[in-house]
Amino acid sequence: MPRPELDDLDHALLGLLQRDSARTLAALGDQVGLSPSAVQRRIERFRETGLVDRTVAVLDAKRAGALLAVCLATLDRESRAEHERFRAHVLASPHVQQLYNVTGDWDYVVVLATTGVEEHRVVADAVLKDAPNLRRYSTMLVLDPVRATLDLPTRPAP
Amino acid sequence: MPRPELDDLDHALLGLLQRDSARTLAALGDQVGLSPSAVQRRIERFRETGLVDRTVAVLDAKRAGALLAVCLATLDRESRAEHERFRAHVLASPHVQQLYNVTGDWDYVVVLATTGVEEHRVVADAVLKDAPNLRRYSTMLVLDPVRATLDLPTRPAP
DNA sequence: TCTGAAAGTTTTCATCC
DNA sequence: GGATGAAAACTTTCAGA
Repeated sequence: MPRPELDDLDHALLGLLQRDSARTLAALGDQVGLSPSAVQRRIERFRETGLVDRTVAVLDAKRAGALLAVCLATLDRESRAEHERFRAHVLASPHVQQLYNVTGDWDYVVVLATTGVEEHRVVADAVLKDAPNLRRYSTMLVLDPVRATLDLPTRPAP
Repeated sequence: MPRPELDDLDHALLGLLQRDSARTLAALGDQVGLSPSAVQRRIERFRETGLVDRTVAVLDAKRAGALLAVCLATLDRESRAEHERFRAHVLASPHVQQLYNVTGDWDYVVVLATTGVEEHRVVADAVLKDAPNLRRYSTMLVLDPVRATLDLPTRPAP
């Protein structure tokens, strides 16, 4: 899949879509100065190339009564196969909201989403304590999810 | 805003909407066993109560060429006002994708999204190095965003 | 009060310019 | 990139449980 060339209008549209994708093609067109059909064609290209992966509803964590936890984990052996084994184990849980392989003292950042402390215990034990090839891990409970988005910049800020 | 009572169908709908909100009301209705209008009314209630905060397009971080970084930060003074000052400073940057106040040795987890290492340097300096009342911070660059969602459970897993 | 069905309106999609 | 007609979806209204 070739990397699509993005112009100013594409960047503007991607910014709008990341903040609110429920707008109509006409409304988006008004914002960036394009006809609805032109907007539609660009969005379709975003999806075809995989740049836009999906469209989702974002719940309010507080109203949903959810408990988030940011966990840090380091593996014992560092081989490719061991990493794969660890990832497969962690990804098997639907409570794993985010999983990042990172640089530094820790190998992975794992964000867990549960319905409360009781469930967190059970899930954290299953996902991390029982994980294969784990050397050590640490858990930080989220007291306040001040901001939670998946927004990405598509070009350097001016 | 009173907490809405959610039944099994609501939980099912919320799960579907968090994974893919681009489906039609008819398709959603087929999945859970409701008419399109009934589905619509429930979704409208989700929005009115604020349980569903917004609908967004999720970009593929690799294809977007984005660089993520997970930073940990600890404040110097722990007063409410100092927390507010720190948060306001951090939230002012659009590159702050996520910000969590957490328990443990660190006060905050900050996820930064930039277009590459050059921009990351600039942004990390502006957001964290120059942050008011910061005692210390640490940065982990994301080598691989294995999973990135905002999915939340709405009820305990069986 | 909530659900389901039907009519009216808007949006989206495909084709052509 | 824009414009048009056709198809689909959404919104509103109303009747029934």
